[in-house]
Amino acid sequence: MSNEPKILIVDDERAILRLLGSALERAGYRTIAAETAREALTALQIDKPDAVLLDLGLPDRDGLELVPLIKAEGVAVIIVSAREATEQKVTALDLGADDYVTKPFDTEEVLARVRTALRHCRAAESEIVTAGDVEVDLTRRRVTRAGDEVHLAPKEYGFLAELARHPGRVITHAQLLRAVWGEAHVADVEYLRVAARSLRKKLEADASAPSLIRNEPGVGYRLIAR
Amino acid sequence: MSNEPKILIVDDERAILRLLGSALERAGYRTIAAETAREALTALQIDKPDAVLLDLGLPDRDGLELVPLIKAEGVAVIIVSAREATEQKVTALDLGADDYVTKPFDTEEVLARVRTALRHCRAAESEIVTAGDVEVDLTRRRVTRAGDEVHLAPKEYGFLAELARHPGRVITHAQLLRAVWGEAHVADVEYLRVAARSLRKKLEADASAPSLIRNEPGVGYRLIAR
DNA sequence: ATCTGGCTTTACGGGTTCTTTATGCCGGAG
DNA sequence: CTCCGGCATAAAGAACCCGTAAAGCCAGAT
Repeated sequence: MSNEPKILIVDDERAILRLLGSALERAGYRTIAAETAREALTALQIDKPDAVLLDLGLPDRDGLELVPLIKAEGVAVIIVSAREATEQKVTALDLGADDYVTKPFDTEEVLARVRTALRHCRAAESEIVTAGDVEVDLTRRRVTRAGDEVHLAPKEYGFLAELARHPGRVITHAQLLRAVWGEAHVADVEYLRVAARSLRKKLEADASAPSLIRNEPGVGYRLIAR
Repeated sequence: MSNEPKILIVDDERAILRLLGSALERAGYRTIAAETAREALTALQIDKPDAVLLDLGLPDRDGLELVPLIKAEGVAVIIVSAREATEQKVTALDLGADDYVTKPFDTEEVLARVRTALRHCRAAESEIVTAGDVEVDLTRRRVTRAGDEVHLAPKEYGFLAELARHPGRVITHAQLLRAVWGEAHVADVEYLRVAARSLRKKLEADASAPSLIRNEPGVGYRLIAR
């Protein structure tokens, strides 16, 4: 299993996909390509890239709309667009984009800006998160409690992993649901309760005192760091 | 004392210092100017800016040499240079610069990039606002008083967080209501009183002297920065 | 075909939080 | 002095949210 950063390239021109893709792979990154906004969103959910190179002129939606959605996942966004109007740059950056490069671009410069963006949004948190006697290994998708491996169902693991990715921070209901169940279920808060319950059953020693997965009423859940 | 971000502008051309300085100040920042690398370094130590706009062509030293020194302080660096060679950009970015803009530049774009850079370098630390013995961690959504965690209901936290986002400044009734209760309740000032009361109950030691959340009659509330 | 584990969906009791309304205090205006 | 606006306080019912339980459903395994 590789640990190289994964880059999602979104552009409707195949030539650009190829150009950027090969340059990035030569530089040691893994890459995913998407030609439409729809493709980009599913790739975002499934492949969990570390950064996105985003063209604004997509066939189905304006790339700008994607920026907040991508940033909500904590992923770096670099706009690569032919639009060079200042207003475009300003709105893109203010929507949360991490950088803005205009076409035609210099490949080496884009690579340097990718490095910078990855540095900024370093998801470089240690791959293994510890909380009490529970350890979550985010790369191997394994969970142990007091050293013994615990088997988790897909949604259970998704729930826990999403919390473990930002230990101690509150993850909102919507964030969890979007990450684990998908955009279609962002409102189904009940799922979270069920998942939390089964997780606590498996991971918490004392059923009466929730020491691992804590509830933030009306907002979301969070993992107790120590 | 103001809490607006402080920007250090380093350039040997007075015209540019003036241009950027006035633009930034119009945008609400505080600015410091430096014409040489030496001046820049002392300003860095004394004024503790939040970001540096750095020209590379300085009379005494090459601006590139300054980049690592500035980044060592955890301060954002945006290069603003006439050198547009790709190699320059790559080395600057790889030395740790957060962005690179070529002259002639568009002022609005530079402002947007300043905002982005500030966002990046602030995101690294978890943003904690202190007021007396109360600490508000805006990224983790946690509040402590004298080190002990205090649990806050959603509206309570929203109220406090809105104040903490601009410590010391008066937040109007309408602003608070819009931010926490939503557009539909911008007129329900009563809610604020109730929320303020329960917050004071939880956070203030002396019930008779409101030392944390102060009322600005007829206008709004503000957090005493301390 | 049957079983089983996992996911979805619905329901309910108990606790917390929000909203709403009423009351008293204070200071400035009339 | 009295009135009035703006405020803090208080309390109570409504609304909301949570954990828990359980039943139905689906798909893959047996």
